[in-house]
Amino acid sequence: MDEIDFVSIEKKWQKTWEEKRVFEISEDSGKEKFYVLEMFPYPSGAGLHMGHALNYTIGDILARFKIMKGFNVLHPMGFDALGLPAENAAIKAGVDPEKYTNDAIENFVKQQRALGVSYDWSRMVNTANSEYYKWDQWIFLKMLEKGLAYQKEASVNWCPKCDTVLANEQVNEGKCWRHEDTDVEVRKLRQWFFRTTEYAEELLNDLERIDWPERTKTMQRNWIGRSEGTEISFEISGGEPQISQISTDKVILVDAVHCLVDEKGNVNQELKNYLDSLPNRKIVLTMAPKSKFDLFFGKVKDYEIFTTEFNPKKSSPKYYEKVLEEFNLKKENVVYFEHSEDGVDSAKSLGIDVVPYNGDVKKVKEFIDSKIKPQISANARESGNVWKVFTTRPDTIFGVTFMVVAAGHDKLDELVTNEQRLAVDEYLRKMNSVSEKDIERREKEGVFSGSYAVNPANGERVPIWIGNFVLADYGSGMVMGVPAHDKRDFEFAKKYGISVRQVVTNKDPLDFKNRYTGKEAFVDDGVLMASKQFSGMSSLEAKTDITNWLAGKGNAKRVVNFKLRDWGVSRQRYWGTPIPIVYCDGCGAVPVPEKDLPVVLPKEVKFGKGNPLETNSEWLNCKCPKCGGKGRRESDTMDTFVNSSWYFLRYADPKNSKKIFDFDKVKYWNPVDVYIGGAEHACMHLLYSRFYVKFLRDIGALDFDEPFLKLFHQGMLHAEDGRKMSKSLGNVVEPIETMKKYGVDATRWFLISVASPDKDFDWSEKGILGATRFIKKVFEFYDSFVGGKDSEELVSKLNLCIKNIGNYYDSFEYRKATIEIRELFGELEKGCSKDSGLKFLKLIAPICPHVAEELWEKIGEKGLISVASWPKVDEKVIKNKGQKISGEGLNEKIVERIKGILKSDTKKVYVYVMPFEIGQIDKEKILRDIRDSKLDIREVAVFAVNDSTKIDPAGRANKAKPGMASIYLE
RNA sequence: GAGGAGAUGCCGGAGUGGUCAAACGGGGCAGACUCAAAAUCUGUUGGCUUCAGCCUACGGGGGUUCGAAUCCUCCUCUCCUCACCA
Repeated sequence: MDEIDFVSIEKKWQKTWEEKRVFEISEDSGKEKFYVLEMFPYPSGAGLHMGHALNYTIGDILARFKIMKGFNVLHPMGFDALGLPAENAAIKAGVDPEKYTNDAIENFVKQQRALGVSYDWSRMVNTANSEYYKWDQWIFLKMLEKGLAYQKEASVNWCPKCDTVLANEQVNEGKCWRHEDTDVEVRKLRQWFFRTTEYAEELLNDLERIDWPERTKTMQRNWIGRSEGTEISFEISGGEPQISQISTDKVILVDAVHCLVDEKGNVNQELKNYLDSLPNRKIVLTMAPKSKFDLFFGKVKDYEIFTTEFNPKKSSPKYYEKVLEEFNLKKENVVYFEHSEDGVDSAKSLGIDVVPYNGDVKKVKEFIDSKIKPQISANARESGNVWKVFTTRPDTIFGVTFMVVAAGHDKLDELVTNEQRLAVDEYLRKMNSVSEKDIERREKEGVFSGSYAVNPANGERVPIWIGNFVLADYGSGMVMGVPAHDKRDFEFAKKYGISVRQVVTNKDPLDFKNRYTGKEAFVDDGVLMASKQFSGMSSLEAKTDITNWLAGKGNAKRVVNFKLRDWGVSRQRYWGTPIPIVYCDGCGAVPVPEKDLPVVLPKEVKFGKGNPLETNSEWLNCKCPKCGGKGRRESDTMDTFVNSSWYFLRYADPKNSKKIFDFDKVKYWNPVDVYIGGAEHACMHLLYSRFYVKFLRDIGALDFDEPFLKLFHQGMLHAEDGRKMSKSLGNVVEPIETMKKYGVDATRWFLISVASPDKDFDWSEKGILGATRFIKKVFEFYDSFVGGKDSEELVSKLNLCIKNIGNYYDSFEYRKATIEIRELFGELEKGCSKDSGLKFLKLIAPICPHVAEELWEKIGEKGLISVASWPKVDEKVIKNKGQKISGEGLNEKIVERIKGILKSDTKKVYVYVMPFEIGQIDKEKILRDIRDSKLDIREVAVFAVNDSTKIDPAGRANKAKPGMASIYLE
């Protein structure tokens, strides 16, 4: 058998499709549209990699299938051509970025064409073309008009040697990627932002309406990060630190249970009243039976009761040590309450304060009062300086022992007192180095600001710290520290010796596992304690009640916060869309009028020091559009994600020079029905595009809410060794090579037949050989094709396949399609009619378009299979493989099987069948038939497997299957 | 830490209550062709076997059911994403 010349077959059909403009389409109101889109690539000099090939193949199969199903299919391709690599190539090799980009695009197109993808090339979009980015600028102006584009100071990575801003990817361990000896600095620059937060709520809610992978939607939800909580106002009072509140941390260790409750169960009311009167936190640690304490305290409210097992040998020093250790208590924080002599001695030997109890409550009071300093009620100065704080746990407000403000907060200086100035400055210097910022899981650090805040719930003054774990741009940039009930606060408080006050206890006091131990924060919801009138309330209730209570005093309100930040679009880079703004001394930042768009990137620029736009005075200097005076262009360009946020709209009308696009054309084609691309864009491109569409809708350019109705992520393709394909590992497989060696269709077949296309998989040389083998087999079969007759099985199988494979193509279950195609081909090989042969070709055409065309022609068909219609399913001829065997057949089968296993001494036969089959069984007939061969069979008993009265000595009933009775002989 | 996805025979990977010892591919083994190999084709590929069936199997334990790879429950392990968001 001669080698099949796949290369010339491919060329032949690619040329035909191009010449006949098979895939160039236009609006047709009589046809239902379908818009298939693959993410457009960044045209890198390296050309197509296998991941691209997979991406395009997945889209192409769907597009081709939809064409055959009679849809008017829009399947375009373009290039995300602005971006860093072109600029870097320019810096490194002195290549003109535009030339670099155009060469790369040319190479890409060549390779994409070679893959046989059904793109409408007449609609190609290139974002580096000023005819495209003109409309980026137009959108920018519209946003500006609506107040959705604005300027503010923001931090950037700055390399002093490059004299430019670096992208995050260009900073390695705090050093510049090009100057490894240079520390990158954090600088504040005035930058442009898009107000994505304006749409936060809608971006979140509309996720429910689109058919996207759940994990991607979850990622966006987390990214948007909506949380409901309370904003609480804290008054600031600077100046002198007052007596700290730390000493209320004392734990009263009660061992003498009968001090509290006597033998008869009478509560020592005097002592109880006293303990109840103690301020704030009161913890009673007991080693006595819980029941006695319940009597004493009634319901657990302001007390945290640590109970340990009753232990007769408890008075030994060792035992106390163990107890202290178990509850993570320091002996200096414990006041011990005891009556027995050895208990007192043991405690004293450990250096614990002991209250010897002999029935005199007065003495106890005096002693405890001397050890526990009463809470100093802070008299907040009416300074009028109020800071707001966001919290999702207003129920813990009584547990606030400090505040933390972000190191990068704008108004930080207002809090820093003269005494603390030096310490704070030193701390901030440390924080500002990027290397500090980059360290993973860096420790919580902070410094006291010198100021205090007044807790509106209890009037307490608490110190305000400056900390690195608080984000300046989330909430208000300040948090209330509740160390007992927040992990971070706890860590911070422990590090700096700030007091910890428990205000929430577990619901079940006997739950030893899940409660506040003092070793770590107790972050679960529970029951409030030491929280004034809210003590005893559940966290859930308290969240509402405390918020309402504070709101009533004008100190709080319910708010919703988002993690989502506004999108900073300024890039101090050359190869991007220029921001259409001119700065004028008199008029400030003036937008370039629409009629003057596009602001085109200058061609002649000098790379080397910083952003080349900044040193290009010819381009930079211009007239102020407002006053006509001296103006200076904005030298920052836009983030490249701006370009990709709306390109899918431009495909509908790619050459329009008057408008961003014709609204009616966009209305016809959009939204995108199926969008295919990598999962790595979940939170950037896919979110920005949704934002853009919502904005364009609001200015009347669109009439839909979401850009991509359905989203599909292809899996990652690894090298044969299971590792990532990379040049340095030398394991890269180039699609262009593979296509040459095995043919395009085999490559396409392989890519989608190894695994479900949404799963990761490894390249396999054996695998592609298998694909090639199959395609050759198909080719050879048709090569000598003479129509024959269809078997009943074939007709059934063929129609089932038409139905199933169609569904598979629709739902990206391509791997299953290849499996059924192989099975069907196995049937076909046994002989088939010409009609069936043609239908089979149609089934494989979306995956293997070149071979399908070639064989279609060879077999004598006119026209192109690419635009032929998908075969109709004849449901009637599909034999149901689950079809029930008729009563007749069932009985015969049973007889046959009984005969097969009959023994010479068999007297009785038990037959077990499925419950729904029992009615079809003819007992008499079975008996008659087996008697023919063996006369002394006396009885045949038939049971349904679920019959509870059945006789089944050998447990055979559970072996029965539909159509397959189980038999037991006796 | 939070969220998501998984665990099937030598391997990749179907299978979501009964015709499942488990599709399809790869690999292995045997045979055909050949001087021989590659390619191709045929058969076979859990164990025991009187080819009827029995036993052991779909990460591990427990459960539901006449019946579980498939449903419930607990456990173990793997992968991915975001991570100091108050």
